[in-house]
Amino acid sequence: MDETAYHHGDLRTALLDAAEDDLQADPGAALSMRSLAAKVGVSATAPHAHFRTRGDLLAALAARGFERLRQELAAVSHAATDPATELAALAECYIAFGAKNVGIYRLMFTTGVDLTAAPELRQTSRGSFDVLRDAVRRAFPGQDEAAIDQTTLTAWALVHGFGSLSSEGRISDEIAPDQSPAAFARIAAVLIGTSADRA
Amino acid sequence: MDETAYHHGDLRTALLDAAEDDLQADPGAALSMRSLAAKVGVSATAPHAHFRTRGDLLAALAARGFERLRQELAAVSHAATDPATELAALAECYIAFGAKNVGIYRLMFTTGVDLTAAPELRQTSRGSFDVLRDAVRRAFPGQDEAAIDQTTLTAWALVHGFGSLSSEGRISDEIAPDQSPAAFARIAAVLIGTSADRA
DNA sequence: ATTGCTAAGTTAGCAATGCTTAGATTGAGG
DNA sequence: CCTCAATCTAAGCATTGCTAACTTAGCAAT
Repeated sequence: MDETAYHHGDLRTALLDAAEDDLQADPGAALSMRSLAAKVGVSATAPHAHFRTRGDLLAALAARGFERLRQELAAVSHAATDPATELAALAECYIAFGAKNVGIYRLMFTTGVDLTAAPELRQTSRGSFDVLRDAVRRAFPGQDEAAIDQTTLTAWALVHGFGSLSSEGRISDEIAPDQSPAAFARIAAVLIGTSADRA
Repeated sequence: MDETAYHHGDLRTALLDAAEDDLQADPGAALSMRSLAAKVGVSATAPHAHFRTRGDLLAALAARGFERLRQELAAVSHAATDPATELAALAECYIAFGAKNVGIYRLMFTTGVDLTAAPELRQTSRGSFDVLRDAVRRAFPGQDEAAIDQTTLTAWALVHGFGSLSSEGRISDEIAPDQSPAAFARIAAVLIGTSADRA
C-alpha cells in the first residue's frame, strides 16, 4: 500500500486496529478520533467519513469484540469432546477473553455504548449467548427450552461476573489466591452443573 | 446559604450531588467539571480545589456508591430474620442497586477509575463484600474461612453478573420475561445455596 | 485591632477534542 | 472522456481539562 496515497484503502479497519492497539496498551485509553487519525497517518477529520460520531466508532469496536468472543467460544465448543468439560472450557475461554481484552470488554458490556443506537450490536452479542446455550443444551439433555434459557442465563451471569470483576482487578488475592481464568472457571463450571437441576 | 457568597460552604458535596443528578437523568452523561461547576453556580475552575483531576471526582463518586451500597446491604442484613432468606434479600438489594444507579454502578466496577490511584476505594468496596460474607457465614455455619471466602466470592460474582447485565439492558426479555431484580435474585439465591456444598 | 496564613474562589489562557462546513482528489461506471 | 459519489483535506467553532496568577474571606496569634 502506498504510504502517500490520497485514499487510504481501508481506513475503517485501520482505525479500529489502531484503537485496539491503544486499548491493549492501556485499557483506559481515551481513544480520541484525532489521535487515531494521526496514528494512521490521515487528516483529523477523515475518520468521520467512516464513523459519524465517536460513539459509532466505540460501538464498532464493541461489535468486533462480540464477534471475536463468539469465534473463540465457538472454537472451544467445537474442540470439546464431552459436554461436561465443554462447559468448563467455555467458562475459561469467556473469563480469559475478559482478562486479555479489558478495554474492549468494557466497551462491550458497560461503558456508554448505546444499544438502541446500535441494534446490530444486540444481535452480535446474541451470537455468543447462543454458543453458550447450545453447550448447555448438550450438557443437560431432556430439559425444556425455558429451563435451558434460564440455565444459560445463569451461567452467563456467573461467568460475566467473574470475567468483569477479575479483569478489572476487583478480586483481592487474599480471597482468591489463584487469579487465573482457569481457577475462576472451575468454580463457575461446578456451579453451573448444579444449576440445571434447579431450573 | 447566601447565593452570592464568595465561599460556597460545601462545594465538594454539592459537586458530587450535581454529578449524581446528571447520572440519574442520563447514565451516560459526560460529567464535565465545567458544566458541574456551572450547575452549582461557581466558576469553571473552582472544582479543581476539591478534585485535582476529573478522575478524582469520578473516584469520589464511585466511593460514594460503594458506601451507599454497603449501607443498603447492611440495612437489609440487619432486617433479615433467618439466614436463608437473608441471602436472597441481599442478592435482590445488590441487583436493585445496580438497576437504580446505573451510572454510578459503572463507575464503581468498570469505567476507568484507577484503583491503584484510589486505594481507599478498595477498602470501601471491601465493606460491601464483608456484609455479604457475614451473611454467608451465618447461612453456612461450620465451614472454614477459606470455604466461606470462596462461597462469598462466587455469590458476589453471580450477583454482580446479574446486576451488571440487567442494569445495562443486556438481558433480552425473551430469555428472562421477568426482568425485576427480585426475579434475578431468586435464581441467584438458589444457586448460592447449592454453592456452599461444593466449596 | 492588626497582621499573617491558608483554604477557597476568580479570571485568563493553553492545548486537545468532537464535529461541521466547504472544497479538493480519486477511482469506477456510463 | 465525463460524471459522480466516496473519500480525504483544510479551516474553524464550541467545549473541555488543566495550569498559573491573582483575589477574597475567615481564622489564629500577637
